[in-house]
Amino acid sequence: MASQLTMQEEELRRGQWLEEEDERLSMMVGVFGERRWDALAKTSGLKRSGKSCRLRWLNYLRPNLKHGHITADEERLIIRLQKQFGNKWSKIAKQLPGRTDNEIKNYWRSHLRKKTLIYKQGLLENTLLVDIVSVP
DNA sequence: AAGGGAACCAACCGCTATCTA
DNA sequence: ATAGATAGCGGTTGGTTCCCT
Repeated sequence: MASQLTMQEEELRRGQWLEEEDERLSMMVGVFGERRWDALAKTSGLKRSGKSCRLRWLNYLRPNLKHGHITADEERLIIRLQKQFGNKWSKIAKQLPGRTDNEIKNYWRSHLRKKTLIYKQGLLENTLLVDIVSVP
């Protein structure tokens, strides 16, 4: 909300993307492909860094992304893979079609990490962790 | 009812890896 | 071979929303 954005034309924008920025970015990716993000950003007229454009595309605009809630199956898979690989979010994301590394990382931090933390503090029974972690 | 902290999540940062000319 | 450009990764932050008491 706090937007009396009197930005100077040359400066890069930060923060949330506007719908019109998304549309322009999608159009530019159609022309450039998913690469050369700096060049794309510069010629697009968007006041965003190439890095920011890339992130926005990969995590939000890219086709075939699921945006809804993580399902129970997905949650179990995330827990299992995190246990197996550690915080290798990109590697984990490859096993979850339509999900991004960022989304999984966020999910882990906000929903799942506390479960193992609680376990480590000895406040959960072992059997409960087994239930959480090793569902087939 | 309100205000303060927790939770959530998109986006940013620093850094490394990989590519390309 | 190599330097600069580009892509990718994972930790972290900041703004908003959601509980609580």
